[in-house]
Amino acid sequence: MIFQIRPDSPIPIYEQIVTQVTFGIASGGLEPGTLIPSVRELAQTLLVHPNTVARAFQELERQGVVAARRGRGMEVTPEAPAACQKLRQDIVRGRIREALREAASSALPAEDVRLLVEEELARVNGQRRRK
Amino acid sequence: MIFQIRPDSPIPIYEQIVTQVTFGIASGGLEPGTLIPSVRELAQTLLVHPNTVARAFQELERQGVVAARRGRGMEVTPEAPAACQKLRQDIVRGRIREALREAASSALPAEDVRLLVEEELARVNGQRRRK
Amino acid sequence: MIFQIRPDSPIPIYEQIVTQVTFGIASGGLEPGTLIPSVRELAQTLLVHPNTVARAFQELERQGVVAARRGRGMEVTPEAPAACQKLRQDIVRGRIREALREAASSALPAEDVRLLVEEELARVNGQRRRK
Amino acid sequence: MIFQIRPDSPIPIYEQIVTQVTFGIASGGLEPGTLIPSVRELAQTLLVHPNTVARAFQELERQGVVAARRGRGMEVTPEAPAACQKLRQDIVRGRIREALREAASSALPAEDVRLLVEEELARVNGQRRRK
DNA sequence: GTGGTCTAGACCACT
DNA sequence: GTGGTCTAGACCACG
Repeated sequence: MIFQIRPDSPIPIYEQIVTQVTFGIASGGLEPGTLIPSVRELAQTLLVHPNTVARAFQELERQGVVAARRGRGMEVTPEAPAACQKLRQDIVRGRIREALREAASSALPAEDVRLLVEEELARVNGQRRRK
Repeated sequence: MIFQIRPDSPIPIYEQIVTQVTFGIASGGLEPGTLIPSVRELAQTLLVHPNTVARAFQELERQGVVAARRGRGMEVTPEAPAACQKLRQDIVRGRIREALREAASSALPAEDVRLLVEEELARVNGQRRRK
Repeated sequence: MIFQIRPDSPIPIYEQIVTQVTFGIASGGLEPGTLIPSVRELAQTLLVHPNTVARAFQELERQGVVAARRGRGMEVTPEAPAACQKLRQDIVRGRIREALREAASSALPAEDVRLLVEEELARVNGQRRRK
Repeated sequence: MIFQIRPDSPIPIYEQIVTQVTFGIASGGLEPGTLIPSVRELAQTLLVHPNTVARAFQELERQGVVAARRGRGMEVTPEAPAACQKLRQDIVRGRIREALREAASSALPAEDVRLLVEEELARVNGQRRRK
């Protein structure tokens, strides 16, 4: 898993970690039983304060997608993939919904909104291919 | 102009006011030379503290879309409509872009993303018609 | 007397009127016994709210440089020229002092400050001749 | 950095803080990468309310000379010194220009103005040495 | 009536 | 600890 942390995003770092782990599990990149990196290790690779990583893990544990294995570390739970796939869809849908709701409230003509959406959709897919 | 404030949104209230006024000017609801509602008046209708409205107005003034007329109120500037139309498009596009970027990073298949977008687009347009 | 009102200056309009009248008297443009324009008249020529002119006159009266003459208007007092010349020097000196004090606190090298002063002095004198 | 706040100046306190920080960066007293004093700390030393300091910092952030580091404080940006040096000169020049413009409009003879300027220049430099 | 500034103090999220 | 937002209410200058 490669994490992309954007420290200056308005989205808190711990939350970025949470969603990226969630996405990682949902897409099968992290399988049940896998030990995820330790707080210290991840903090070092992401250049982030350990407390921040710890908070993200705490949140993930609360959601039941990872569980502490005494003396070994934190492990992806068996129920995680199903849960994360649902979470992922909820998160993505929620963000899209919010964006489009705002677009509607802006009184921009519907066709203009659609145009913007198509442009950005193409843009994102273009980047995806390039990667 | 009808303003919709959501006090529990993660977006600060003063910022919501800023974008709504911007949208109002962009859509022609507020014309140059018009005095926008006074701080106290708007505070009362939105049920927020006058300071919060004042902060939004300061931001709008800084952007040059309204100008304080001492002792009278705040006036929409002549350049405001053009600026706000550009701002509106930037804001809406930015939010859509962020949502789709996250969708892409979620490793959701592109067709699933498009499906979600279509669903939400239909949903929003439905609401619009119903109003 | 020609008044230059700058409505968007940070200096209040009524104060602009006060200092301009003061300067007018100091320079001999307005002599003792002269009737100054009525509130209404001046408000109209300056495109300013009558209240604002009234407040300026009130201030001038308080300073004793003009006095109400029942049924006729407001008149420049005999003591005014001397007082205004002193006032004028105090005002100008005060402003210069403030500007230079700030320059000093900025840690700009003294020679740079002097250079700026010379440039602006030349600039102002240039404009003066052109008028 | 030593800040001098004059609570009774017509210039708002938050603005005094902004210009003093700007001057501090321009003169090299605050270097890029440095954390500036925290809101609470500065509020305590200046004997003003934290909100007032926060407002100044927001303004500085908007100008791009400092950047918030979440949970740590506010950092001087790499571009700040150049920007602040330009700002400083603009501020000082602007104030001098205003003072001299008023002097010119006062119809004080040019030589009298120059005399005042020299007196005040000497005065300020005298104080500077004494410090 | 208008906007602008300031103090006061609460609450929150982040590190 | 850090900054950010908000409510509350005072006071001021201006028109």
